[in-house]
Amino acid sequence: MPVLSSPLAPLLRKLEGVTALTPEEQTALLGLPGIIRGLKPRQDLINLGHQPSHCWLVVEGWVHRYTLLSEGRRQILSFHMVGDFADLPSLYLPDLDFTVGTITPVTVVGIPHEALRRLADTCPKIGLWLWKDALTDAAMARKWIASIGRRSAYQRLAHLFCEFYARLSAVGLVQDDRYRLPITQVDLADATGMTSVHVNRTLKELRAAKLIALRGQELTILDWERLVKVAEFDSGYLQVQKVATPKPQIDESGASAGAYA
Amino acid sequence: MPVLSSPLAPLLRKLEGVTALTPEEQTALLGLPGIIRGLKPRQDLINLGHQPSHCWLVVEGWVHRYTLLSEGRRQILSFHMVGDFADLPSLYLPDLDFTVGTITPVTVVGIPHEALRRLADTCPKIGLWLWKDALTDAAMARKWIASIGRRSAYQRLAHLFCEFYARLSAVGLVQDDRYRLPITQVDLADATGMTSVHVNRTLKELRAAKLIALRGQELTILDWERLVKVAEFDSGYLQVQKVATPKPQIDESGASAGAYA
DNA sequence: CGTAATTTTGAGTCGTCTCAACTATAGTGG
DNA sequence: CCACTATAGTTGAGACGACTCAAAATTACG
Repeated sequence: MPVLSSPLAPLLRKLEGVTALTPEEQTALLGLPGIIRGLKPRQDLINLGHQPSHCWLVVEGWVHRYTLLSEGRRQILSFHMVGDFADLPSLYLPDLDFTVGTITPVTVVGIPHEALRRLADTCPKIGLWLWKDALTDAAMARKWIASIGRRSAYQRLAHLFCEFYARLSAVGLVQDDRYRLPITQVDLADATGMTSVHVNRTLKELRAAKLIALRGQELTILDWERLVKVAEFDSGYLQVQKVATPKPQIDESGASAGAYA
Repeated sequence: MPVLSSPLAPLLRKLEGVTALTPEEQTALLGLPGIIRGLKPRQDLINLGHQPSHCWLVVEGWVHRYTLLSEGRRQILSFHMVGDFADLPSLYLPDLDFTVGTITPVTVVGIPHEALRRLADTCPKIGLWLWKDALTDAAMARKWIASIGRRSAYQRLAHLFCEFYARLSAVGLVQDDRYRLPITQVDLADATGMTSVHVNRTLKELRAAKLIALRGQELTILDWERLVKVAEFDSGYLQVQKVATPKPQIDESGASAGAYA
């Protein structure tokens, strides 16, 4: 299965979750040129203001977008995992309004803008999907605005965990209502507009309420129904269908295929 | 000048601020079918969850996107004025994650999705511009996240006034560092994630600091430099070039042209 | 096994909220 | 045109959520 061992496999899989692709379209997609990069945790991938020439697709690990304000204040703007473009806006906007950094060790593929644009033009289905992906990204940002603006700390964290659950489900990264949450409480704080101290206390409340369990980097949803209610979560905006059962693991550790270095 | 009296004139003007259009492209754009609607203040234009078949372009007045949470909490997600699409996401996303409502009396043009999509496909320049518009919209949302998440109430309002200034400048709605701000303090509160009471007190501080003047619905920037510094505002993300001098008013009150009812 | 990073807890403070009243402004009909 | 009413803005006082500072406990890591 050389196709599935391509670094673009996550992209293909995500796309096929939404539309069926013809063999030609699949080939075109997997034929995209690109460079693979491995990054250590807590490294910047793209710097603010830079004019990237590639779009970076996350193949493995977590990355996040953030901005820095004065006095060391940081605001995380989004998290991205397998199959997400970290900087799709760069495809059509000259300069970025955020920085992209890794959370965990990460594998990304850089796809040249021209190649991606050409594919979008050539293959309407993929062009349309890119549009949708960008718009979904914006919808998530809106949810964050509502969260930070009008939800309590308790609700905010609940909502974030719901979002993670839904998104990770869609890429098969949830098993038995449990997923790996590789971010620190400082990250949670900078994502939700709170203090790490207060995140800590609020997590304690969420645990006490038996909504979640969180040990090490493993988060377990103990009561999805109630968590959703607390968070006022509605997954509609994510444009994903929940993948309930974990997928059998596909070996991707083999040699990469195609034009990859 | 029948072209400028078309309800699509604001769109054309906005587009031409970014790229030069050939006469054919201009004709294609102004030839878009559409329905004009006039709305009273505080009316909903598109309801959450609905599946609109048109994209609504603001011709005159202010509209806003918002969501409602439990207990009557409201979060405003964005404001839109002349030349903005209020619901561009609906063009490619089946259902909307927000409600669009008017602030002032408003004139909008509804452009059928098929027609707009066809134009985007036919005319790459316009297709590209739509992309950019959607991405800029998302960039604004990110700025709001950073604002609400990490800026003080004082900074948040300052930032919002900077954003309005830059955006209204670009469409010629700023004169002598002064613009019409037709929103209430409750709106400001729901946009910035605060309370109208606290908005009131913070406005007082901004006035006391001689950064702005705000009487009735007219906002005057008294010290742009300092306001920008306070807000940590950087207009880059808006993708607009500041229009310093007010444009001569173009008469648009005449009969509408083209396929409009 | 030692060191750094992260999480957890305590105590006091501050920003923002709540509740409540009062004032000003704008719109409406007699 | 003015009284009437609704809406928006302003102010006060007390309460609460979230912050700050600081230190201890725990976990991860080389």
